[in-house]
Amino acid sequence: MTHWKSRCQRIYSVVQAIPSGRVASYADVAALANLPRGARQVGRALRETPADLRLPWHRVLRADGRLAFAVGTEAAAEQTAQLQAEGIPCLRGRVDMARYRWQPELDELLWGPLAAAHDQSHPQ
DNA sequence: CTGATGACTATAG
DNA sequence: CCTATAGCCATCA
Repeated sequence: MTHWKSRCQRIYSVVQAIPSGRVASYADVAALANLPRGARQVGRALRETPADLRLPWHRVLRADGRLAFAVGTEAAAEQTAQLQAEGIPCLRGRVDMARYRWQPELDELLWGPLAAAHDQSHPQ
């Protein structure tokens, strides 16, 4: 089946999993939700997110780091504020993806269970 | 079925 | 930096 609703569930789960201080692109979220070419679907899902669900939608940006909303719009202002509130600089509607992009595997390596052993054998 | 529409993306110029 | 174009894919008139 894999209906729209279940896809939304997966999309929302992935977005919910983005750590504070990190961002992801629509394509990233789609890939992690098992929707390889579903970037547009991610956008649609976020657009239709129920209000009671408190989703960190502001951590989802375009692939090049620009906001999905035009600078000057209320949504862009809110998104910018939320990002900066968690330490992510957003200038001219843009975020440095190279620096703030969420990379689950890398995070696991650096901060996960393996990190301790890795740190011991590899200080600094 | 067809064409239009998006909180998208990659590539060119 | 920008715009233009062509893919993309679910949904809707």
